[in-house]
Formats: sequence, C-alpha cells, structure tokens
Amino acid sequence: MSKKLVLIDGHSILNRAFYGLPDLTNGQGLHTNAVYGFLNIMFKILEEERPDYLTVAFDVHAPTFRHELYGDYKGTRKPMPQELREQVPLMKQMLRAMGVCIVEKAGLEADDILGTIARRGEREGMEVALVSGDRDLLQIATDHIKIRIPKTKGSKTEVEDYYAKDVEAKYQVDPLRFIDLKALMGDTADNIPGVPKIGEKTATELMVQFGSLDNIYARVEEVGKKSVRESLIQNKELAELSRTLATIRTDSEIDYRFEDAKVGNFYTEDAYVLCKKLEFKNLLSRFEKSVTVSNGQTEYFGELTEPSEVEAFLAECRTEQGGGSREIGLAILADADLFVGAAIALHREKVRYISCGGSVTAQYLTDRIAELTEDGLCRLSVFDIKRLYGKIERRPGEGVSEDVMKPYREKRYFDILIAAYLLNPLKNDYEAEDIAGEYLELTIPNRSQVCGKASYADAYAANPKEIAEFACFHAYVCLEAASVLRDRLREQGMYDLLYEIEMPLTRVLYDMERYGVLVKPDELRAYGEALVGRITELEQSIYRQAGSQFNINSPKQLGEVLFEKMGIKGGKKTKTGYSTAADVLEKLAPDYPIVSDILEYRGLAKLKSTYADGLAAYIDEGGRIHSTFNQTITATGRISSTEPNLQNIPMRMELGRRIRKVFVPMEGCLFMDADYSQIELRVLAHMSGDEQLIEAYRMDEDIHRITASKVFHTPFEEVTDLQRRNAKAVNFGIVYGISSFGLSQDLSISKKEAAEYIEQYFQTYPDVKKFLDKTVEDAKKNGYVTTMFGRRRPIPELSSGNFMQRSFGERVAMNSPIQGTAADIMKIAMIRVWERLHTEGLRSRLILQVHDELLIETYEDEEEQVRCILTEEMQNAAKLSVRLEVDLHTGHDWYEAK
DNA sequence: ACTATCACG
DNA sequence: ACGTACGTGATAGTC
Repeated sequence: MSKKLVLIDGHSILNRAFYGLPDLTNGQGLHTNAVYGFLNIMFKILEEERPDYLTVAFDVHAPTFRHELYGDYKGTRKPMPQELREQVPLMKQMLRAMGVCIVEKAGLEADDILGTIARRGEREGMEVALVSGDRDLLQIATDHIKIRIPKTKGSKTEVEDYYAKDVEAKYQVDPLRFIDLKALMGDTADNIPGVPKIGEKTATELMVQFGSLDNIYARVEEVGKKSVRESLIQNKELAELSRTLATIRTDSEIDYRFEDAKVGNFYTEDAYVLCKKLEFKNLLSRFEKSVTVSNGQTEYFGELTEPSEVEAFLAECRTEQGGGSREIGLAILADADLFVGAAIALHREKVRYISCGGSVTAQYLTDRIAELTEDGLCRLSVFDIKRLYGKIERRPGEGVSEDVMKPYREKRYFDILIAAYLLNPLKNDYEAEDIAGEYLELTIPNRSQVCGKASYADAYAANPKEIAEFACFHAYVCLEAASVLRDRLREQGMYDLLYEIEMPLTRVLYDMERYGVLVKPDELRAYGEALVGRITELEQSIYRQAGSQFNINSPKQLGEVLFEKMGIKGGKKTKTGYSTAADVLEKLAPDYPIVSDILEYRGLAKLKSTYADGLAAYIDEGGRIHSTFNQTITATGRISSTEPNLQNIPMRMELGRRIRKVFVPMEGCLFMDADYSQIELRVLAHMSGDEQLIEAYRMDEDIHRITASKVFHTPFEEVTDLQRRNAKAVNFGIVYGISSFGLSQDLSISKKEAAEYIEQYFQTYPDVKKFLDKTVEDAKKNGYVTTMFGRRRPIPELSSGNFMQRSFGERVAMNSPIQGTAADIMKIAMIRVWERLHTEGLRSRLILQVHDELLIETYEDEEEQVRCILTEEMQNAAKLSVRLEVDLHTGHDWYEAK
C-alpha cells in the first residue's frame, strides 16, 4: 500500500473559512471563525483520506504584500481584515499544539512549498491530496496528486477533487497548460495581470486552438479576432510576466522531511486547553476519550461516610470566617427529583462529598443545607440555583408573611451560571466546565466523561470514587469561580444587577415554574378536534386544485407544485428552492384560490400541531402545565419560555386566540393580566431624553396618532388610519434599529418613501436620532452596549469587515439597550410583586410573564389588593421621565383577561 | 443537525 | 454593491 500525504494551503483555507462563516468570538472577544472553519475542513479531509503524513504550508508574509516586488501591478487584493489577521498566529498555535507539521519559509510562497512537497511525495510513491481554496494549484495535479478545493454550499462544505484528467475535463487543458491559461486570462485574486481583453472564454479558445502560450505567440497572426490579436501583440511582456507569476515552483529549496510530518495524536492536552479557550465546543468532544484531566486539586477532595463526620464538617461550615459569613461552594447531584448526593467546598483545600443513603437521607441533607444559610452564617455559591431550590430550602415556597427577600438582600446566594451569563450573554450554553476553563483556567471532568449516559445514581453505584471527585470538582468551581466572577461583574458595573435583580428573580421564576398554570384538557382536545374537519377539507381541496396528492407541509414539494407544476409565477427563490413563506403566498392568494387554501391550511395545521396537540403533552396529573423560564438564553436580558413555550400562545388572530380560553384560574380564583403599554417606546423616550417624544407621552393620547400628526404635519384629529399605521410602523422600526429597507418591506412601500418617513421622524424627534447615533458610536468604541441597569451586550459584529454583519451590529446596538432596559424593568416589577404577595400573606400567585405582561392567578377575595400591588409595582418599577402605563384586565380565562 | 415556517413580544 | 428589520421556541420535513 502506498503511503498517503495530505498537504494544506494554510492561508488559503483560513481565508475560505473566514469568509464562509459568520463572525464567531470567544468570551474574551477573540475572533475564532476562521480557525474553527479551518479545523472543520481539516478534520473532514483527514477522515476521508486517513493520511500517513500531514503538512500545512503558510506564506511568511500576509498575501497582501506578496506581489509588491512587481512594482507596477498594485495588489488588487484587499488587505487582510484585522479579524482574520489576528487568527493567523492562533491557527499556527493550534496546529502546533496538535503536533501538525507547519512549513513556511521567508521568500517562498505557500504555493511553491506545496508544489515542491507534492512532487517529492509523488516521486517517493505516495498518493498526495493537496487542499487549497485556490485554483492556481490545479497545475500541480497528476494521476497521483489530487487537488481538493473545499466549497461552501449552503451551510455544508463540499470538496471538489481534481486529478490531472479532471482538470482537462473541466478546463480543456492539461495541468501544465493550465499555467498558460492563467497567464492569458489573469487572476485578480492572485494579482496575475493576464492579457487585457482576454477572459476565461477567449483564453480557453486560444489554448484549445494553439496548445500553449508559446505557440499562440509563434502563430499570433492566425488569431482570428482582431482586438484579441492586437492585445496579445501589445502585451507580450505582460503575458510572459503573468506566466512567471502563475508558475508554481516544484523545486524550491526547503528543509522538509516526511519523518516530521507523520500523523500522530492530535488530541493533546495543549490542543484541548486551546480549544476550550476558543470555546470550540463540538471539537472538544473529539478529545474526551483522549485526554485525561490532570490537576493538583484532588488531594483536597474526599468523601464523608459517617454521620458524625458529616455533622462535624457541616459545623465547620458554620464557623465564622474573617468576622463575617463564610461562602461555600455547593454542587448537588440529582436527576430530576432523585437526590443522589452533594459536595461542599469549604475552602480550596477542603472539599467533601456526602452521598444520600443510610441515615443520610435526602430530607436530612436538604435540612442541613438549608440550615447553613438560614441564619446568614453561610453564603452559598452554586451552579443553576433555580434547579436547586427544592433541595436547599427547607420549606420551598411556603414562606408566608416572612421577609422573603432577606437572603437576597444579604447576598446569601450566588449563581455562577447567572454570573457567567451576565458577563457574556451571547453564548449558547454555560456549563460548569466551561466556566472552570474560562475563569479559573482549570480543566474538570464533565458529566458524560464520568457517567456516560448513566444516571448519577447508577454511576455512583458503579464508581463512587470518580463520581464523588466529579461532584467535588463542581463544588470547588462554584466556590472559586464566585470571587472571580464577582470581581468581573464589579469591574463591568453589573454587581448590583446580579444581586438585586437576577438572583431574586431566580426565586420568582422557580415559584412560577413549580406552580404552573391550570388548563382544561377536555376543551383543549375539543379545540384540536374542531380543527381537524376543516384541515381535511382544505387538504382535499388543495389536492384537487393541484391535480395530485403531495405533502403540503413540505416547503420543497409545495414549491414544486405551485411554481413548476402549476406554473404560478413570482416564485422567490431561497437557498434551497422556492419560498413559500406567508408574505410571498399572500401576494398570490387573490389570483389563485389554491394559495389561499394553503394559507388557511398552514394556519390551522400550526394551531393543531404546536398548540392543541403540543400543549396537551405537557399537562400534569393536576391539570397544570409547568413551563421552564430560562434566565440565561437571550442576548438582551429577556427571559425565555420552553417546554412548552407559553410566551407565544396565539393572540393576533381570533381563531388562534381562542386557545387562551383553555388557560383558566383554579376554583375560587380569577385571572388578572397586566401589560405595559408600549414600554419600549417609553424607554426610548426616557433614554434619549427627547423632549418632543416625552411631551407626546405627557399628552396622554394615542402615541402613534400623535407621531403621525407630527411626522405628516396633519392636525391630530385629521390623521388618517393609514397615516397612523405608517407612524406605528416607524415607531416599531426605530426600536428595532431602523433601516429604510426594513421599513419598506413592512409597509410594502419603496425604499425611498421609507427613507423619507424616517427622515421626517428624526426631524420630529431630533434627540432620538442623536441618541441612536451616540449609542452606535459608543458601541463601536466599547464593543458593547448597556441598559439603564448596567446589563451589557457585547456586539462583536460591529468590528466585522462584512457590511451585512456590521449593519446588523448597528441595529443591534440601537435595539438592545431599549429591549434590555424594558426587560430589566419587568424583572424588577416581578420581584416586587412576588415579594408583596408573600409579605402581605396573600395566596395569589404570579404564573406567567410574557415580556411586557404578567398573569396572576388571583383569589377572588384578594382581587382588589392584588390589583393595587400589580398596578403599583409595575408602574413604579422604574422612575422614567414618562409614565409607565399599565393596562389591567381580569377574567375567568386568559382570553377574557387579555 | 439543519432549514423553513410561523407563533409571540 | 452588499441584502436587513429586534428578541425568542416548536414543529415538520429533509439530509
């Protein structure tokens, strides 16, 4: 078997990856997309080729400058953007860490290095695969040297392969003649000038006719087209220079031994650490089997088995430290409600695991842990406190008429998950291992490493030592990371945000989740069944009109039926085919009955699958649905709702809205629903300080109508519905980070008209414009924006070289402070409402939050008191220069209360 | 696992 | 010239 060699054109692939992937950054703001993309391409190739040798070649200088020697031909290549430049050393560092052979030599281009090594490999009888984004390399192809060009197709990378015969098939010249072809047509990307007037087509024709560049010049008089002939004659020197530039050397003097390029184990500890730092989550999984965690920590870990030892240890936790309360780290192993054990980090040199079993029952452990914090002698740092309340509070949620917020005022709880989220809200997840890596530079085992797919209970039974150690690591990280995270939060002005808003909110959300919302299962089922009849009817009607049966739910099949089979025009293409989105279909509906049937079908199918059937699956024995409110998902500070999502229950259309009738208060209660009126616009009025907008709100009239009146210079009473609608759209647009294109789409008007509306709006509210401009400017300077309460959102896209991404960054910069401040205000209101319901001894409970709306299951005899609490606390949650207006309704179901 | 679509604020 | 409104989550289809 001949040996295999893989060669990679470093800069070229890095470049491809950079432009092919969205801007990724790690928590420290390092750009990582090119490195990430490179590694993915490399691993893909390696899996396919399974080579014996691997080498990556780089140019010593950035490609930008490489042709400056040739004076006259100024680089047309754009300079390398900073975001890519900084990734070059990172890439090399990663490759070195993985033990990959890197070759670079001053004065040599990567092409020449690659060409030389490829030929050498071939001479030694190897099969060579050369990976590059650059078609220049095609001239190297032979029967044993395969050029592999990765292409990004949609989101996937596909590789085009070229042996010598493939080059001929595609370009009609063999690889050697490919140089001449290039010399004729030029290559702007590579700064090969080529012969003017000759492009790919003419060059190919000439090559086919004459066979080589020399032959073309020898018989130049035979060239048919006059303009081409003259250009050839006039630019002979240029053609020869181009040929020199296009020729890749295969005989460079480089110091290279295949011995050094042997493929070894990539998954070294160094590489693992680097991948962690760069936050390459899915690459890390490749390491799991290969890396053993090394640390100097485990000697301080231990397991307590005797009840007396446990008591003694817990007593030690309650000793004073430095005259104040002591902070301990706590990790709890539990699957759902099964309490397996807990680890407590007393200080960095004493971490102990306590297993449930024998006389140490789950209840015992919960009581002991609860005792630790009850009198404030201990402060607790944990990961994801919302999941732990059930195991660290003695009487979860039953604090009636006590000072329920005291633990939070005294900062007794710290959640490293929430802290990590505040410090960088852009991440997809925040696992304890990542926090350890990022803030403590510590590598700890993760759950799948120690448990595989087993439950904690099973894993502990099988391997108690390892599981105890695992728990200790987590408790240790909770303790150690707390002070680091706190320092960072303080530096970034988010300390109060954490302790005064996010931490108390965890408790509120825990209660809401546990309490749930009552539904009527029978009515939900009836609702679903009522849809089925009409759905079947529409299905048949659609099949009849289409002349065939197909899956209406498949956009692919639907597109083919509508735009090909039926020949309906105006099919807007997406990446994968025709768009069948509602806004496209709506334009066609008046002319084609089938299209309006499809739209109706879609609407009903959605209601059936997502709401009727979807919600039914979540109803518990008590008839209640318990959503999860996630506090660490959104980039702006909003909360999100999952399993099921109760923040997107239909509202806008009557039929969908009726689903809300199945959400009901329990016996003896009614629903009280309160929502902020245009909170985001009011926040904008306050933050911008725009006198006109503030004054508009002081008028206590319809804000969109006032805006229309001012923007269109029309007396208030004479504003038409259309004017009001347009003004409303502009108001929304402003909050979203206005763009004339976006507004024009929304209103189905021209971009020019949209731009005029915006211009008029800014003339009406000049300080709004000033505020938005300033916000974007500051964001570009700082790299982030903040809300009124200090919440940060980093915006790495602002430094992108890509226009689209940068524009996105600008819109985000305008929107996030507004959306985020509104979210902060709502959180404050929730905490205060929750606190008052408890301290005033009421039984009514907060059950849902929908961004600007709160729903309370209110006991009938508490109605007036709750109404006051809800109104007051929502209105006074923040002091703005405009009033925070609240609309409040009650009803016997959610439909009525809204 | 990814895309298209659509529900909400 | 570029191709967009901001923030989410669930479902179904496709690969």
